[in-house]
Parts: sequence; structure tokens; C-alpha cells
Amino acid sequence: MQPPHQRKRSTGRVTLSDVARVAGVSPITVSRALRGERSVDPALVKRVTLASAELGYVPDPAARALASHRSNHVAILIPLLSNALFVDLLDAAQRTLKASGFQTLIGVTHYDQAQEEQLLREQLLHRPAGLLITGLEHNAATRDLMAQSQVPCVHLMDLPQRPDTDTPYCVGFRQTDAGAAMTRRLLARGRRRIAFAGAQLDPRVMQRLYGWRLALQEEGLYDLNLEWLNPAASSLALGASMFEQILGQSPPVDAIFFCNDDLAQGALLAALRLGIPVPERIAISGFNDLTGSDQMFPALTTVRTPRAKIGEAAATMLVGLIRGEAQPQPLIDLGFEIVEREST
Amino acid sequence: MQPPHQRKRSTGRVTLSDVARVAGVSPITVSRALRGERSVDPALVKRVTLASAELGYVPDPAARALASHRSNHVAILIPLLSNALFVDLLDAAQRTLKASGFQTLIGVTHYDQAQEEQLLREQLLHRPAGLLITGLEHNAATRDLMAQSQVPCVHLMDLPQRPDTDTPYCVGFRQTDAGAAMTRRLLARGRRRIAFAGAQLDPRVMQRLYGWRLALQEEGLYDLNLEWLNPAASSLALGASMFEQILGQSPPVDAIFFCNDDLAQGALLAALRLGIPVPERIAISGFNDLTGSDQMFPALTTVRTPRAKIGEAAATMLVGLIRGEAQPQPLIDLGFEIVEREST
DNA sequence: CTGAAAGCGCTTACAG
DNA sequence: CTGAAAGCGCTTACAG
Repeated sequence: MQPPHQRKRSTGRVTLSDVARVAGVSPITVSRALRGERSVDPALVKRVTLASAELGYVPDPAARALASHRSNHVAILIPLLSNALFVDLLDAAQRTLKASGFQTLIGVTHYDQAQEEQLLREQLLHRPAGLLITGLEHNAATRDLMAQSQVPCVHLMDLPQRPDTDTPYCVGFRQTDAGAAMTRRLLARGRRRIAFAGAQLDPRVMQRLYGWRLALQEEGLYDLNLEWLNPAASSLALGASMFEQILGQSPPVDAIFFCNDDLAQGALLAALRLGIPVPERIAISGFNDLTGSDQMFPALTTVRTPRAKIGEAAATMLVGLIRGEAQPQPLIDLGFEIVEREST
Repeated sequence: MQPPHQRKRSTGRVTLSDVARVAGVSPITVSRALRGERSVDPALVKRVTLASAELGYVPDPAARALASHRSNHVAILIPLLSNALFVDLLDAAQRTLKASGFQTLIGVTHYDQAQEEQLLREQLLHRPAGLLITGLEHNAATRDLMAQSQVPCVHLMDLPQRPDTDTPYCVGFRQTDAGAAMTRRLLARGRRRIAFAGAQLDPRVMQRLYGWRLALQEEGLYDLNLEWLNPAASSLALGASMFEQILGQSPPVDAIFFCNDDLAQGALLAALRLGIPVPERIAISGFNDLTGSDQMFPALTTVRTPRAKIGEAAATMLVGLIRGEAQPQPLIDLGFEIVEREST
């Protein structure tokens, strides 16, 4: 016989109260002990831990979220899933967050600030413990949402030009520097007419473009006609067609700096089809060192970007922020590396 | 002056009760009306909808999950994020689920059944509304967890050999048939010694292998020495090295069927480096029609697999199951298509 | 078709 | 350092 109403909605789940009963303390003490709050007698912590393990207790995330206004979800906003760059970021971040007990909620913005805002609104309903967001450029509503929500946030990939006291937390590298560095490398190898071929034209591509401009201007070799910008999504096929276009230009271009490796890979393959010798007739370089760039024929010279490290470091920083730990610095520059191979 | 304890933990959030007050009904009626439960007077539904819109009410997912034992999360378990195939699956599923109001929780199993089990355990704590899981082979504990949890589940990619009354919900295509079909195509083009080059050796690769075997056995051309299996992860570099190995075999192989396009792409690039004419000396075919296969030189013959459609159809089916709608059939075969290009 | 009561399983805010 | 009470914002189960 059960007392009336006693087990009305019982779910059979082991709860905090069950642990409390076994440990001989109050539920709130169990809560505190298990969350590792200090100000709990070490002896009690031990008893609670034992009882919890004995019963196989696992906290209910929903109840926790409802009571505390904070879930164990971390939202990550990336532009695309079809660019390996962002998948690497997601993979690394997700892995790191998981190790700290957080679940990753993905949002795909399609490089659209309105979609980004909408996604953020939805994510915020889940009271995420933290937020990982790509880039530093967002619309006003998005910025307001981030500020009002008080959710700890780390920006991925980009670093602000001039850090000041308002510098947000961010992990990435200097895109402009990377663009300039690759361009200088091409100059050092004797190239004079170096085209820049950009697709998508997101903020990071534009920064690489500025870097390229800067480097050419330093040498007095800048020419507006060397800028080939296409807002379409980056792809091998687009790289191939941009390559053919640029190849037809006169005076002839002697190098092309593609803003992303998939474009450059497409160009390399187009060169093969067309019988254009690379790097003899024209040098080709890419950006990001994506899968396959080292396998190309000729192997692709590119800029290796630390995207997995960025995902990992940003997630680590975010977990620190969530835990209220002071961060040594709001800005982590993970740098980049020029990888010279056969295509330049 | 506020009444004592009145706003003690108020969060400023618009709640169901606020809507109820404005609409002049009870909270539970608001709850029912907003969830579209029938058995609510249409006139009331209208008043509630209006009041809800006026106040900008949004349900709290955590409260909902706690009370109903069901969240609006859908967990998706995939082997890897580093294989474009699964990213396409994830992208499509995520998009479809989002449109139906579900959040996607990703789990990466690394082709490891123990990790899969562990992930499922964690995901289940979040009381997901549904589950999308890759493949049909799981360990006993995983199968038990799925059964006990009662969470609706759809399997991705694979279809059972012989469907029976216990057939789980699944969306995919017949891997074995696809393997056989490609092999027959190579045979029809006059190839006699067709090697199968497989990596990763997950269940789907093995099924393609069986298909290849079947097709060769039909013609009396099967030879164990034509099976090249490597448990390492699939990559361009591995494809290149497998290509070189197979090329050295005698009697000479006149075609290689790679179990994944990245391997085949790597082989094509290796052929270029080595100066081996494809398809004259040796034909090369791949599987999946991944990005870039159409751009290769020569362009790669492959099997186009409907992974985006699989992700979408599986998500749609899952949403139906979550809503308790009867499904016309537990099994959806989305087929495949042989794409003949220049490499065969 | 509608509602009052109870409950989901935690944490917050107060006390002591 | 510990606890009793209240509350988070919904839905379930029971009545009518």
C-alpha cells in the first residue's frame, strides 16, 4: 500500500533527496558538496560523495537550469558547416567543452548578421553557461543581447586592431599580418604582379586583403586591377574559374594569393587541365592549410592557421570565465605559420 | 514598496501566468493552447495567442523539460566531424530540426562503440526528445539504453539486410548494392582486375566491400589479393600511398575502387606525380562524390550518395515520431547514383 | 472543454 | 559551516 499522492509522479530517478537521506544530511548540503562549493565540512563532502556514488546519482540538468538560471550548455555560433575551417573549430571546442562537462549547442549563421541575431535569441532561451562566437563584427541587437544576457563570451578567429580597455575576450590571430606575411614571401621570391583572389568577402578575408595591399604598397607594386573579389562562397570550382580569369589579364600576373585553400586547390587543378606550369608561369598560394593542400601537385604553399588550437584555447578560456576565474589576458594571439611548398 | 517575499527571485521573465492573467484564463489553459493541444475552445486559443504575442512570451525550455520529462533537444551521434560526409548529414539534420523548433546536441563517437555508449548516457540525461544515430551496429548497453529510454530514434545511413517486424526506423541506402553497382560498371567498361581499397573499415565500408566481392564473383573474377584493407582513417595521403602499393602488384590491377572519395582523390594526385596515365593505365573510382571530385584531373568517377537528403528525411521522420504520428514505413531507401566521369 | 493542486528536482536567499 | 523554506516555470494527473 502506498500512501496517497506519495509516488504520484515519481520517475524512479535518484534525486538529491535520496542522496541526502543516505548521507544523513540535508539536500542543500548535498547540492553544495557535489558542486564543490567550499564552506562544506570535508567530512560531510566525503559522506555525500560516497552516498552519491553508491546510489549512482546524476544531477538533472533541467532542474538545475530552472533553479539556477544557468544550464550546462555552451552555444557556439559559426558561419558555415561546409567550410572545414569552422568544422575544425567546432570539433576542438566541442571536445574541450565536453571534457569540462558542457554540452555544445551549434548555431550556423550563414555569414548573415540577422540570422546570427535570431540564433542568439533562441540560444539564450536555453540560458547557456557560455557563448563562443565567430568574429568581432555583429549587429547592434546581437551586441545588446550579449551584453544584457551577461553570458560569458569568447570571440573566435579575429583579434581587434587596437586593444583597449573594452577589449572583448578573443582567441585568434592577426589576419592582416598573415595576409601581409604571405605577400612579402611572394615578393621575396621575386614575384612582382601578385593578384589577390578573394571569395565570400567576410571580415577575415577583407583583413587578409588589407595585409596584401599593405605589403604591395610598401614596394610600390600595388595595383587596383590586381584585386579579384567575388562574394560567392569559396569552392574548388570558383577557384578554377577565378584562376582562368586572372590568367587572361595583361600585363600578366605572376602570382595569385588565394584567400582560402579550396580556391587555390581549384586553381592548381585548373592549371593542370590547362597545361599551365605552376610555379614557373605563375605562382599560387592559399590560406589555412586545409586537408589535401600538401597532396596537391604541385603541393600548395599556404598559411597554416591554428584553428584547432583556437577552438581549444577559446573553450578553455570560456570555461574559466564561467567558473569566475580571472583571465590573465582577454586576448590570445595564437599566430600563424607560412608553409612554403612547391606552388610558389 | 513591495510585499515581502513577493519578488524574491523574480527574473523579470514573462511567464505562463502572466499570459494567463492577460488572457483571463488559467495557466494550464495557456499551456494547452500554446502547445496546440486540441480540446481547447478555439476562442480561448485565440485570446491566449494574442496575449502571448502581446507580452512576447517564450516558454522556458528548462521548466518545460523538468515538468514533462522531455526537452526540445535532439541528440545526434556521428562517428567523426573530420569526414565531410557526416558534416553534411549533421548540417541537413540540424537545419531541419531547427525549423521544427528543436536544438541539436552533437556527439562524436570516433567509431568507438564504448564512446558511443558513454555519449548516449550523457545525452539521455538531457531527456532528448529524439535521437539520430549513425549506423545499425551498436553494443548491447547502447541498445538497452535506447530501448529503456523510450526516446524515439532514427538510424542514419544504413539499411538492414532483411527487414522484419523488429526493423528500427532508418533512412539511408543499400551500401552493398552501391558497391556492387560501381563494380559492375567497371566490369562493363572492360576492366578485369579490379582492386578494392578500403580504409577505416567501418560497417558501411565493409558492406561496399561485400558488394564488390559479389559482383566480381558473379564474373568469376574475384581474387583475395585484390582486397586492400587498411584500418587507418581515410585521407588523401593514405589514398596516395595505397595507390602506389596497389600499382606495384602483379598480375597488374587495371582498376581501383576506393571506398571513399578522399582516398581516390589522393590516388589521382599521386598518379599525376608519378606520371601514371588515368584511366589508360589504371581506372580509379571513388565513393560519395565529395567536394572536389568533379574538379580533379581527370575528374573522378564515383557514387553519389544522398547524405543531405538522408539527414533531412531522418530528421523529418524523427519529428513525426516525436509528435506521435504514425510513420508510413520504418525504412526509407534514398538510393544512390553512379556518376561516370573521366577517371574510369 | 477547463481548472485547482501538486509536483518535476534542483538552487537561491535567509537565518542561525 | 548547515538547514528549512520558498521558488524557478512549466506540465501531469485528477476532477468536474
